Amino acid sequence: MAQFYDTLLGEYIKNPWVRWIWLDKVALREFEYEMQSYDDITNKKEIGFEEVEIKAASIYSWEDVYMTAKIFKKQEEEKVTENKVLIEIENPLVEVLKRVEIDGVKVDRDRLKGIGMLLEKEIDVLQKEIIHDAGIEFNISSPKQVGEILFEKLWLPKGKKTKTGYSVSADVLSDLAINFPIAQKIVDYRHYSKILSTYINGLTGLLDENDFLHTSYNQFIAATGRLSSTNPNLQNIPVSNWVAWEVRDAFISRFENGSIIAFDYSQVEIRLLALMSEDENLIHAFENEIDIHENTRKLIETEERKIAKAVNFWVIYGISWFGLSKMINIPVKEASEYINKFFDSYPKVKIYLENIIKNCEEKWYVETMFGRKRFIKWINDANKMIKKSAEREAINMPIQWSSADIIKIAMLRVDKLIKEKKIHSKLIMQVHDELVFDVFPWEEALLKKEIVQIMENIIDKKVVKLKVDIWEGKSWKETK
DNA sequence: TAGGATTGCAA
DNA sequence: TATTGCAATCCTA
Repeated sequence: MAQFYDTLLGEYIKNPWVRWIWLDKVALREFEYEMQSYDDITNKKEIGFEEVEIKAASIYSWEDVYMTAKIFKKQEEEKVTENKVLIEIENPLVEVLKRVEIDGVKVDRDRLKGIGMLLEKEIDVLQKEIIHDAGIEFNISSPKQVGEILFEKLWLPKGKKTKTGYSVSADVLSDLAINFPIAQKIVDYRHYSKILSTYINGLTGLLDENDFLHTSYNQFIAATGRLSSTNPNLQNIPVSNWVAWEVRDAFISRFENGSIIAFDYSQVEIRLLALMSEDENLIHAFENEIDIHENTRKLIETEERKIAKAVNFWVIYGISWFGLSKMINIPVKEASEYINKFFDSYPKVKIYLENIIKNCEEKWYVETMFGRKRFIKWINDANKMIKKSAEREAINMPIQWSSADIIKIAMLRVDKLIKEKKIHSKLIMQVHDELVFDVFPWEEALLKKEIVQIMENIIDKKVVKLKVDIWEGKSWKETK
């Protein structure tokens, strides 16, 4: 008997793509029972539960417990309670995530403040210049007004359109920036504003009294098995420019003389593809530590690494040819030629993918290496476009879900290690293929050895080894 | 005030 | 016809 079981996660295992798996929705769907909302029992007054009238409160509480029990019974009948992934991964992970959330991440509040002041100055200067260049006062944060100014007052050449008017995204503006400095200034203004509002003010507002951030990890949101993070979202902290670096530099150790160490799975999805397809050329590249994008670049006969990278990712993300061609700015025909060359280069990948689709057409579902199933009801659709999209989903699913499971298992084992060896260092973040630790002085060497050992050995197949890169420093800044 | 639309940040 | 997320901001309903 399991110690801990979560019916919500049970519903997620059944239907990871269904958004409505909250208790009241499931009660309605499965038992046609309409549960009372909190608004119902408070008559929409903003009061605490202790102030709710006792009878209403008891019925409300009874519903929660009773419906949960009913759902549990149903899951027992459906054998969801025997689902390996649920019992061995998702349920135990709850406890680990709880620990990570409560422990939090230490942030240098003054550092954030400093960057904020710097940004405010930059924004102020840019704002004045933009208004001056435009010759009229307007709100630069309003896409609508920016569009009107650029295309109806200054008559800049029009680019893409959106549902409601002109697109003024960074894409469009960057094209204009070559000839019109105001466009570049708006791009910069937006960039700095974004960092200031979301990452400086946003994060500062969520710091606790000891300057720690406590995110919430959501285990049942993403249709790909990944975690997501809210309040704040710690999985989209900027990384790729100087301002971003400054923000990451504010993520520091809670320990005196402590450090931050990040462990990154290196190209985990392509490695999984190699592993699952058993393609000799792909395996050979990994075995000999040949740069995989470089390998593909040579094989598909292009000069551009960018194209090779996109083609490699094509499989992982399930992008359409059209999407690929747009991503790297080449004609669809050319994109499809590259994909053909990709398949010629890695023949077993082609066979593997064809088999996934064939299997899915027969069984209506795909399965991952850890036994998760996903039903794909459009896989035999008569509409070609819908079928193609279903096929991409089928191809993509085993890779994405397996990689999500691998890091979840790693987290469970890391947690066990930390408890068993009474390690002071803490797991503080999970960013999809990366685990970040706040490391207690003198534990660096032990931790590096043990964590890499754990992460690289989640799966015992020997054809391709998982590889983990280590980054360490005084802050999160040095970890990329 | 709620929610859609746009934009942009990550893997 | 473009993978998965979250959030700030503007703006209409």
